[in-house]
Order: sequence, then C-alpha cells, then structure tokens
Amino acid sequence: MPLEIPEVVIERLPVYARALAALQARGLDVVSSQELGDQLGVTPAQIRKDLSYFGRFGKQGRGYNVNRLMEELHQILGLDRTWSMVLIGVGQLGRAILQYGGFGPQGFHVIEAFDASAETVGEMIGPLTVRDVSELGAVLRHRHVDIGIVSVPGENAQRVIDTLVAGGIRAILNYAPIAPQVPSGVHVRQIDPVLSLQSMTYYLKGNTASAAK
Amino acid sequence: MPLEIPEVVIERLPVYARALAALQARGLDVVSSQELGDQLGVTPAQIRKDLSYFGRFGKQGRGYNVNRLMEELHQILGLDRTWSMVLIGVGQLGRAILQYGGFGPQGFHVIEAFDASAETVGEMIGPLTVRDVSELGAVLRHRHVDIGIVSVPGENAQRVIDTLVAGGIRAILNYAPIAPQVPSGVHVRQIDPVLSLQSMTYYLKGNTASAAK
DNA sequence: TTCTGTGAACGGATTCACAGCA
DNA sequence: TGCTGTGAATCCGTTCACAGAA
Repeated sequence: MPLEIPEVVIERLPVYARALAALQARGLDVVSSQELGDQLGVTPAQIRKDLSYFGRFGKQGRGYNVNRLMEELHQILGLDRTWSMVLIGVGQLGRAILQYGGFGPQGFHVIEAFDASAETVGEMIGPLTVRDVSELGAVLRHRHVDIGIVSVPGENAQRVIDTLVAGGIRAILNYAPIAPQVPSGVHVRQIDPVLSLQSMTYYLKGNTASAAK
Repeated sequence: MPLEIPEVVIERLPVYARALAALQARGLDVVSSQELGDQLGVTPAQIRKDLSYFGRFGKQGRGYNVNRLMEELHQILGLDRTWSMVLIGVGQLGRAILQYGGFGPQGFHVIEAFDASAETVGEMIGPLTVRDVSELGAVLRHRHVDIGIVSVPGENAQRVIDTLVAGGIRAILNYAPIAPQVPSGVHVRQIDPVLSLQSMTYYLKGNTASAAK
C-alpha cells in the first residue's frame, strides 16, 4: 500500500466506514461489495478497487466481515483516536459549530476558540473561554492541535489560515467563502453551501435535466 | 454550447464568479486567465477551457472584461434571479441555517420551514412560522419552491427527501449524514463536515505529507 | 457457485502547445 | 507582443472481465 493513493479514494473511505457502522448497528456481519454499493450509489468494482489499495479484507465467495472492515478503515483513516481542533471566528456560524453535537462522538474536539472582537473575547461558550485571536500563534506553540476550523469573515480568513499554517497546522476545515492559498502538504476542506446552491441552479434553469450525482 | 458540459466545470463556475466579484469590488476591469488562476489555485488553461464551453468571452492579448464575464457567468448559472427554498428540520442545525446571513444576498430565500416535533411546530423564527412536516407535500403543490434544504436527523432524511422529490423538487442541499437515493434528474449537494475531517486525518497520520488540494 | 482482487481497457477531464487575433 | 480559444496529447480514475479462493 505504497505512495499515491488517489485523494478521491481517501474521501470515499469515511463514507464506507459510516455505512458499515449502520450495518453493524443492524447486526449484519457480512456484506458484499454489491450490497454496500447499492446502498451508497457506488459501483461494486469501485469499492473493491478502493479497498484493494490497502489490503485484502474480503473473502471470496462471501464478502467482507463488517466488524473487521470497519476496524481496518478506522485504522487507515486514524479514526481510532481523538483529534484536537481550534476554532477561529466565534460569530453566529462559529457558535453553531461549537454547539454542534456531531463532532465529539466521532472523536473530534474543539479545545480552544478564538475571536477578534473585544465583546466576544472572554465570553464562555460551553467549557471554552473565547481567547483573543492574537494569542493563536502562541497557543499553537504550547498545546497540541491537529486541525483548525476557520469561521471568520472572508476578509480575514487568509490571514488566519496563514497563522495556522505558520503554527504547524496541516489540516484546515474552512467555512469562509474564499479559496485559500496554502503550501503543499497542508490539507484544506471547504464547506461552502452557497457554492453548492449556485452550481445546482445551473441545472434548474433547464440547461439539462441531466443525471443527478 | 450543447449537451454534456462536465459537472466539475459547472461546479467551478461559481468559484470564478465569486473571484470576479472580488476583483470588481477592487475596481479592476480586465483580468487574464493567468491572474484569475493564480488567485484560485487553478491552471489558466483550465479556466480558458471551462469558459470556452459557453462562449468566447475574452479578448486576445488583453484578457477578460471583469464586468462582462461576471454577467455572463451569472446568466449561465441563473444567479441573475432569486430562488425559493424550503427547509426541513428546525433543530440546532436548522436554526443556524435559517439564521445564516449568507444566502439572502446571493438570492436564495427560505420561504417555509418545517419540523416534526410538536414543540417546534408553530414557533416563529424570524419571519417564518414553523409548519408541521406532514404539510410539506401540500405546500410544495401550492407554492413555487426551487430547492429543498434538509437538516433533519439521518434516520428521517431519506423520507424527507422522497417527499421533496415527489413534490417535484429537483435540487437538494442535504446536511444529513446519509448518502441519499434520488432519481436521476434530481441534484443533491452534500454538506458533511464530519466526512471532511475524517478524510483529512488520513494525511495527518503521516501516510503521506502529500500535496494539498 | 459466489464474490473478491486486479491487470487491462476505457473514458473523460486536464494540460499542452500553438494558431490566430488585438 | 500578449493572451485567448482549442484540437491533440496526456494523465488518471473508473469500469470491465476474469482468474482464483472459499
């Protein structure tokens, strides 16, 4: 399982892991690439090929053991541990993210929150006291942080991202509506519902009642 | 500009449009594919090729007129009008979406909100009174709705999506952590920060300090 | 027989490279 | 000279199809 696994493959693995968790919850213990594919709208060949980058997890004639495959995927993806995150930008959006209950159960924890506004700095949100964004660099030096979440206005996002990168952060979840510049080796995922809407309207205009994806 | 423009191309157009808006705000009136590409981390050739699907908007030796190109893109994408949306699922996440100020300025308006819980139904949120989700089908029949936003728990998401589709909705922004099944011709965009995080951790584990995207 | 793992074939998107216009 | 528009070449991910293990 050497170098050069396509990034698209990596992005599909968590989808598989989630589907397996659902099967596990239903008590299933074997699943074929066909069944998994039907559920996810992916071809069986793609699932088999994707998994084959990492090993031979299936049994010919039977399929994949659900528990086993789940464990393997968790290990591959690093989901068998917890990850610490900082959030920058405690506005409406940032608060919603902090309040969101979906990260914790998956092992993702926000351990510090930052904002630039004097009103917000010092405020307590859940267990966190909002710190001034000017302290971000220093905090990154002193605490172990894996991931940065950026929820500041677009105008400030690149600056914040530069600080994260300078502080050694190599994974960023960016909610700001910009295409950030980062050095290679730093991974960014963009959460941008407006862009999503704006690309769907193309099809609504009737340009093509084309296939869904 | 006939059939079969790749979907990836369509997804990049809003990115270009946004970058052009920024240039416009700065008073620039001409931009080359090179400059635009630098800003967005896209190759100039790709920008030219993408745009060439729709027409010849540039001037050789000069570049693209910012205003002109913006207008063209808006027309192509249907951003020169407003779009009406319904939201289903007025929990924490749904409230955050309703509160979010980023949709309106881009012409996207939530005109009805629905929930299943008796406590929430009837509540007023901004200008909207939350309706019972059982009325969703009827509302889709009586009001013009372009897009559905789904922010219900995963267990209920497929059912809600089926109702939207049955009601003629062809574009869905789905925040629920499932891979929905929709007939071809219905477009879905997934907003799923947990999946985004779970794919980045692969690289953090050191599998490859590979290039960022 | 069933379903995996995988090399080979395919298809489609990206990049190249250059002709042509301003 | 500078930069677009675009066929051709390339690259890369997906699908095919089948050998082989249970």
